[in-house]
Amino acid sequence: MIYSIGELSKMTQCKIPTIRYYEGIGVLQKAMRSTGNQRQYSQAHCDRLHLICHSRALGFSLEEIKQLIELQGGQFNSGQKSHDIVQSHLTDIRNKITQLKKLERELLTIVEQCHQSQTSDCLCVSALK
Amino acid sequence: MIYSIGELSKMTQCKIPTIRYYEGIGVLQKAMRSTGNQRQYSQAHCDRLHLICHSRALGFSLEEIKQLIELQGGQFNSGQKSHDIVQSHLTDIRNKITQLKKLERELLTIVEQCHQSQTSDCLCVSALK
DNA sequence: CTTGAACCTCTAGTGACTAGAGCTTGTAGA
DNA sequence: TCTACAAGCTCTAGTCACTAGAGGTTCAAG
Repeated sequence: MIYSIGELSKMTQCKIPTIRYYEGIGVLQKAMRSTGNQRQYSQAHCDRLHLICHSRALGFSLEEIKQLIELQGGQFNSGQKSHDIVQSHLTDIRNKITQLKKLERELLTIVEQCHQSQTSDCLCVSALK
Repeated sequence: MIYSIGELSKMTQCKIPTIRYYEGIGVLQKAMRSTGNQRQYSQAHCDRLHLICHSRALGFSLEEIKQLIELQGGQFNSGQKSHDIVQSHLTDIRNKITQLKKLERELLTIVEQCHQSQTSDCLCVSALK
């Protein structure tokens, strides 16, 4: 099967300009072209794009995704390296959660102080100082 | 007291180019200038910059911070509006935490599958598909 | 053969900075 | 007073991951 960019876009939920962008930076393989210069995609392109979109949704950067894909192609110790990338990403996410929970507590304090002061002027902004 | 940009930078932990950038986009008041065109800051600048840095650390965008500062200066119902901005930011943060926890679970699954397969080739990348 | 949807390339904009070039000013010591 | 050199200045361009728009071409249906 051969797909147009519009069909690929529908199948992957990835926007058309984004697909072209991914090709431009080399994270997605170059598409074949029709006689009229329009892009043509194979199932391999579709699989790769799914992997990219899913990884992006998991918060990986395009640079990390590129590495992951390259490592997958190689043979020497690639499993360990991929594993490290995923593991360190997991650590990042956990740190972010911790950080956000701190922010949540701080903002909650601000909002609560705000409710207590019955004046029309809330002290949110002063509290931020 | 009058401060140079370097002194202000040290006091606030905000990098020099960032201070100039904040002035450029109008979130920090314009600095006075010495005869030799170098920036001079007052305590008011310092207070404002502290507010900006703290708010950024809490995850507010510069646009939100701008609004917050403008509302603080105004009088009509500004308390309510500031409050709304802070409240909606709090909601955003909670959504982000939920989202990240989902990612954490998914990545954890991937890493665990990886540990179980005893082959040298880890399946992280395939798992991402 | 015509119409209109889908495609093409290229440039520029987003947010929040950061880096670098190339120049000027301020300050401390001789 | 002179000399270093640290610190400051402006301006442009780059980062990431797209998105928007202009202006042109190709494809498919009627």
